[in-house]
Amino acid sequence: MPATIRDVAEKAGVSASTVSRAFTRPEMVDTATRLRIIALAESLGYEPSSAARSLKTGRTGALGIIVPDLSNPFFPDVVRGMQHRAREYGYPVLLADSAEDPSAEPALVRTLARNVDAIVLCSPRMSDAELTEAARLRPVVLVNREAPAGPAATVPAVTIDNAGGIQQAVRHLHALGHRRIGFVSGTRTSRSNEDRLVAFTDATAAAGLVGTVIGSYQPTVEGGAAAADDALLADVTAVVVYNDVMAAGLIGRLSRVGVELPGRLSIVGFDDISLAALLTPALTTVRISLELAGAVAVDRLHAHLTGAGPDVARPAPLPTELVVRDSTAAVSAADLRG
Amino acid sequence: MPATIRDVAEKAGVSASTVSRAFTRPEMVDTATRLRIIALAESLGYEPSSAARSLKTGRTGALGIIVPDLSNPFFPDVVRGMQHRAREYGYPVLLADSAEDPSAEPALVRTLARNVDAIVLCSPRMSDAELTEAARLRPVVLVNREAPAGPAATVPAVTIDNAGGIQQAVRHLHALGHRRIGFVSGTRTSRSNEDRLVAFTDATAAAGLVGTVIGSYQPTVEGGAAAADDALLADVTAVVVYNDVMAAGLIGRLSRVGVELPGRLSIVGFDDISLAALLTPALTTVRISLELAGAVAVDRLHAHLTGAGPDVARPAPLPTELVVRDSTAAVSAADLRG
DNA sequence: GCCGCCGATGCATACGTGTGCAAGCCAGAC
DNA sequence: GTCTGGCTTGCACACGTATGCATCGGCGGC
Repeated sequence: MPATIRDVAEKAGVSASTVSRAFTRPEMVDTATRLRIIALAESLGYEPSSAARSLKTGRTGALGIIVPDLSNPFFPDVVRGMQHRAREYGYPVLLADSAEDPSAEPALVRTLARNVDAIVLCSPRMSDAELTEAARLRPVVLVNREAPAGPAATVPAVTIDNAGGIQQAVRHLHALGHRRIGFVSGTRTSRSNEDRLVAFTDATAAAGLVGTVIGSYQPTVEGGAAAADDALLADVTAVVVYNDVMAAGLIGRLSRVGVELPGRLSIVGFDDISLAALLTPALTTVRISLELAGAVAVDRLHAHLTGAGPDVARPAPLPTELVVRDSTAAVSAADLRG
Repeated sequence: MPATIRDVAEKAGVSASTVSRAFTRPEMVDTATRLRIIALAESLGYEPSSAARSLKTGRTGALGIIVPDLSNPFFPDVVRGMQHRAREYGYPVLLADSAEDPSAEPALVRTLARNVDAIVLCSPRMSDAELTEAARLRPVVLVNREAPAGPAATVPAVTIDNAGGIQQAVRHLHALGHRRIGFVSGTRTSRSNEDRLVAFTDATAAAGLVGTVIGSYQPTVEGGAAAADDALLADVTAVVVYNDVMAAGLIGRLSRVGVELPGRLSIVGFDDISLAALLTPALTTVRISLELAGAVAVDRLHAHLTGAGPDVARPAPLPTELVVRDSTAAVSAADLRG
């Protein structure tokens, strides 16, 4: 029913090969005939069959992304950024959600690999070994996870300037007069948590502040709520929280029990998920453009697939930006004296 | 490099046709040989080429979904539910985000249609005419939008029991002693807004309450914030808000200006997006299982594609459930007297 | 004027699968 | 014994495209 390459060829008085080349090897065909062909194709509503093309070339022309959990507001933004950039390049996007099940991820990779040319792995929970295995299957770009440290392991990654973001947060609190600051830590096995924690320790030390690490908790709303008591008992006037989801849990718990915010405790989050601005008080946080991360991941895959670009394994991390809202305030006079 | 159907056939001592049928027409091939074939295929790591299969059959074996904006927490949940159910059936899922641009949707449909067998349109902004056009291209199921009213228009839809949800909300407020209740309306052109509004009017009237429609506003955080003043000036002690996103904006604005919640005003939302539990006060709202909506949409498409099922155009709407949190309270004594 | 080269095009084939048709085989009925 | 019919399998071909190779025409250099 739909027009084929032969229909166009016949109408144009050329062979099917020429029509094919007019689209895939434009420089090989005479400009006049090429223009005639594409005009004719347009009028016939011809579009190349991706199935036939895939069969012949072995490529699908599509990209895939695997995320742990779409319910976590972190990931939809990445997917969104990826999808928009992919559309610019003409790649369809296949999506898979692993439901936070690390054991499901390798299977998803294998399934997805058969339908896409390259894969974005967003915060993958799988092991380093499974990761390199996945990268052997298809070109892979990581988002929000470092590449495995092994020798042959050069899985490219889109990273975030965690240190820079933490520095801005600490500097902001310092400027507001806070001198004893806590860091509410997520899971200690998480690489980005460690990055932020180390940056926090360094930044507070460099500024001559007292930096206290509080706990480690699950990087969830519940984990943040669980940190509330420890945060109050720690001798601090402000905390930097590993991420916004935890910060939301922390704020929720504190305000429910009547703790005055930000008077009693200033709070800074990380990620600037859409929820951050809607909390009460609205969360001061470090913004990272998750959409940009998704878009950059597509750029790198596209460069890899087309053979263009230097394909450096570790380019500059994505910049961060402190967004000041209502959850941080100048330290109170009482606290200043204490 | 990957094993083909011929490799399996040769090893098994049968023809390629038999191997093909062993997978797609199991009842046509002798049980013993079929078992031998699938065991052999397993050991060879053979998996049928979806490209070749698509080329031959015209089907892709994949499903697509188009959403207006992944940043709106409503949609990731639908996508998630769809993705999980689709995986059970073995369908890959292609995702497209229209960035709230109604004019982009038809183009996305056309692009997607070439890569999938059927499409889920989630809250599509396109016109009825474009909708029927899309349904002509591929089997379509709507989520959160009614089918066009025309004669030949039988686009199946997964609908939500808006009326039932509103009734529960009004009943809850009534039980708490509220007698003058407002409905903060979204865009009047939205079908689901109208459904909820009408249900609100009916429910309040049936209960002998005073129901007041407040405004209409954009169904966004900003729209909800914009409704704050009107909600305070309206002579009501409680409001039902069109959806949670608006309710979040309303709560944010009210608490920022120091209005006591829920003391001064009880608030009920709709949708139970993940954000709802994290607001201060935590939002009482009508839960609809968005994941279920996505899953049911897949069920219906699968039934349509496999020719099974009665394929009724309008089955029972999805049930709703009131989730009571902290944004509703018994009406105050002062208000009772007034 | 001839040779060789280059740019443009056609021919043929292969990618891996599904499926209509025919053939073979076997059982049961006459 | 023969015929009919069902079950199982093989043969051949087509799906729509990309691409190596051959062809052809034109043009510059000797």
